[in-house]
Amino acid sequence: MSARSPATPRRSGRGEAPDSSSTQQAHGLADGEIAARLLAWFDRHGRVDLPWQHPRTPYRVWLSEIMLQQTQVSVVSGYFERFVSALPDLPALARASQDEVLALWSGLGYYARARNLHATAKLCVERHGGDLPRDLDALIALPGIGRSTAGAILTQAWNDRAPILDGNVKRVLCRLFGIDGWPGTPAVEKQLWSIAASLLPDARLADWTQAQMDFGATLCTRASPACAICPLQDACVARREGRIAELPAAKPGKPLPQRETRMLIVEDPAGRVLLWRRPPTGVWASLWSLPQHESSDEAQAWFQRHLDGDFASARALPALDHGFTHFRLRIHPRLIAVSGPRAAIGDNADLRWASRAELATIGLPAPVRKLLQEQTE
DNA sequence: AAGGCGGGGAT
DNA sequence: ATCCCAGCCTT
Repeated sequence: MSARSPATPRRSGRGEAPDSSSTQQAHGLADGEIAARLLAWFDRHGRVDLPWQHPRTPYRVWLSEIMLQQTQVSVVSGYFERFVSALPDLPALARASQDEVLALWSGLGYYARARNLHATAKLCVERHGGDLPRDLDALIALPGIGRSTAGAILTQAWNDRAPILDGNVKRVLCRLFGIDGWPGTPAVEKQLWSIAASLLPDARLADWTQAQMDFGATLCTRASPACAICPLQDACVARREGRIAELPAAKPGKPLPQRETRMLIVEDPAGRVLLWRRPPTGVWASLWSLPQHESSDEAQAWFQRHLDGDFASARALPALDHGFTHFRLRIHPRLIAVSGPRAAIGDNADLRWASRAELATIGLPAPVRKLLQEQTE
């Protein structure tokens, strides 16, 4: 095996990222605490029965990592089993014809991955005695292996210490540290790499890599993260600032017109919610909805005109996106409790209180219903 | 810095 | 329909 010294922790604690110190402090946890919590979570909820984990050899780790580039676990599993049955080790892959390799890959997409896989197997036979090199730069020098895949191989195959930065890690770090900007830009990516390096624990590196991916894939998911049961909820900047829906920032594209609005969830002591009837024209015409305003100032003025309570006590909830055919609407909801209704509301045909049970029978816009349901949970 | 590469899952 | 996925390589 060509190689370098195994698994000696280079340094403990602080990362190698002078330019990201400000964001690294934002989460408010001590060094090592994030990894400790995620590893504890992994011990209870991590995925431990994936096909490439039994047995976990360098060849199987490498093959799985290549197949998993831009491809979900549920899709890869079947292909992986078929592939390793036909070509059970690296020399067998090196000996195979390109046609056979491509046939085993057929349907997986991104066929350059298969050609590079085959080329790398041959190179490993030539250069590295038929094994994958246990060295970051030597791995990256092989076709189809970038920095993240190299890190995943080193950690999973040998428990060596190296960071990864896949889609899961990017999403988790952007939320946890409140990082703005599309993660695809070099500047953001550089910052994420430095944070990923700074979070590395000193042991259990294979578990650490798997823990991050499992956490991103099953808990801190793109569309509906399970923040309520997240082991990092108290430290998450996006959670604290109500920006879960906004982070990570989406790839800039041909933008549909984007509109923003604010909605108030006003709750009385009995748990009833204040509804507002929308005008008879325009979107959601005549549907019952939530009090809605263009700006925070407008919302505050409306609140003070209609209700008794402290507007400053309103809590920002995560923004909610809703798509129409011709524009995209981002709703910024706020939750506020009031001591009781003012008499005037009873006389207002466009305002009413509704209990949670009544809501099921009232025509509400889909995002509003979703919002109120989530709020109840 | 941007585009190409594929097919499928989730919403 | 749209976005994204255990990214990497070329231009």
